[in-house]
Amino acid sequence: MAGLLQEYADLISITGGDAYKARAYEKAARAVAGHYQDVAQLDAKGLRQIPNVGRSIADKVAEYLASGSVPEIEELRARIPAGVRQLIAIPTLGPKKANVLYQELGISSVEELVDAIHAEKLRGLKGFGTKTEENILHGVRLMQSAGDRVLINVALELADELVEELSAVTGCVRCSYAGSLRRFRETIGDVDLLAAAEDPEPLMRTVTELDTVAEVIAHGQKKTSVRTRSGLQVDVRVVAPEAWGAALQYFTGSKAHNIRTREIAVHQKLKLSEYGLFDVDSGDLVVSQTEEEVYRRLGLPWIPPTLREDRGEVEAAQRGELPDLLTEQDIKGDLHTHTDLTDGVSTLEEMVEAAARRGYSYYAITDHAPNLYMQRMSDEKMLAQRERVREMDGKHRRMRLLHGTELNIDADGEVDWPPEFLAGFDLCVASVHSYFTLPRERQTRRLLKAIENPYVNIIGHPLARQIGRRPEIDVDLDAVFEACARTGTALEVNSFADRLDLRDEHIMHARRYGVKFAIDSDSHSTVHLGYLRYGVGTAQRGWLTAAEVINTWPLTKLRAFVRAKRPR
DNA sequence: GCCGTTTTCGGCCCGACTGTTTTCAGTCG
Repeated sequence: MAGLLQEYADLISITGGDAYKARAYEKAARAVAGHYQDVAQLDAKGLRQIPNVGRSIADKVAEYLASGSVPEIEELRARIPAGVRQLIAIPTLGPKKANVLYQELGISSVEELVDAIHAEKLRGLKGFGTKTEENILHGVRLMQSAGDRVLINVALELADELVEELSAVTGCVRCSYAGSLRRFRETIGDVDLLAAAEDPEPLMRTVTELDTVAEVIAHGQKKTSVRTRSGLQVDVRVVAPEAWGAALQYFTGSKAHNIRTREIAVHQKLKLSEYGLFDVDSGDLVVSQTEEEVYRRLGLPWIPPTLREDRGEVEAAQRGELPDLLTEQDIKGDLHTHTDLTDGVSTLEEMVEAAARRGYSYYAITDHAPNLYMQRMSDEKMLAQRERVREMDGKHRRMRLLHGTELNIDADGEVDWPPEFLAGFDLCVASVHSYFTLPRERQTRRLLKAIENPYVNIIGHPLARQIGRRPEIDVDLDAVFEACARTGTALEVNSFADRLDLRDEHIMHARRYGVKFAIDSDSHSTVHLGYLRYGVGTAQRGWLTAAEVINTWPLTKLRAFVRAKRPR
């Protein structure tokens, strides 16, 4: 539903419609996406209860739910090819330029645009210079660096649904996702599902009949590949129940990890395949039922999927030195969240309620500070929010509330408020929201300045990337990690699926300096609180243990961490 | 198109940067 509203907003912008109308649809899209109820279960009246959804949008949503289409949207779709809308996904290219390209040159796909630039067809077009061409080509390269891969949340939500549907099929003994999804890679090329059944036929047939299937790529007895309507490929493999462990190990990968484990097998005169671990001489099956058995027979402890990248996990396993990875259950609270006081869509009360339901023992509200001008924060508003937080604190017996803020690191590393004001917060996150392209030396100096600030406890989304849209900022990572370890400043693992920042390699790098981390959701809505699973997955890929993550600590220890950095 | 009221219209996120332009439009956060 949110996607449809956003599409309509884009189409309004591209066709030069009322900018405020477009913005109204964008706001509604965000509100719907972040709404705590299942929108499909609401009638027009219920829909109007959602903030920023009025009569007109509620009616359109209701109509869509009833009939599957909305005439106004269909009309704009007929005028603007879908490819034109893809153009505005290119960084630096917005609706106005996209419309010029379509109207003047008939360009309606990213591919056509790139061709047109190379053929110099944009020359002489008003508002398009050589630098614009360069920027567009650079933007396209950025987008394509993610390839045809999708963000992990998109793949995982689909996989969860499919696993549920397939598990219900008669004869299905087990079903699970495998592949890069099970390893929690940040982007996913295709969804690999594994099922166990004596008779694979009902499962294979069901796969081809799923609602979401747009195309059947391959359909066999043991394996079926389909493409969903959203364009994602799903491979489903069925094995006999007794081969479950070996198959899951095989299909989880990574390829490099599997090569290592098969080598180990070979050295022991064994052969490892998706059907089991076999004795080479006799051909007899040794083990196959569980992953644990397979690893154990190879002389290894079970290796968590998030480590299976051949990045030292096999050696660590052989030495008995695998890290005791943190899990979502270790997280005692979220330390970076927003409310509708700034750009969130849920109220303070809703956020706190939702956090309490997750069983947290503490929870920090960290709305944006004033220097991010679009958020219109003020000292008064922040202090008034603090009053409310203090009043609410204690109403949830098992969850304490912390009042913090997300500061804005300016080009010189300064933050929004003077020390006297910062001292009033329970903790502060500080993040880069601008000046992404400073030269390395200045970028590093800027970040170090913020890290040295005695009131900055967490650096939020430290490298400020957005997957497929914006590259990481260029900084001296060693200098940053050293400073964080020395000053007692945590680095965030931001759990938003298009950020996942720090990412796995940098986490591995940083922890060698003894850096502490905070795994936060950066929630702008109650539904975002659950995104924490992506941050936890990323943290596991970075080999993090609970001891290194400040929001697994008891509150007293967390408070001591904040206090230790502040002047006495 | 939504919202709030100084209610049935008028304001809506503000500022900066970039590139293309001669004074500003488009894009972004």
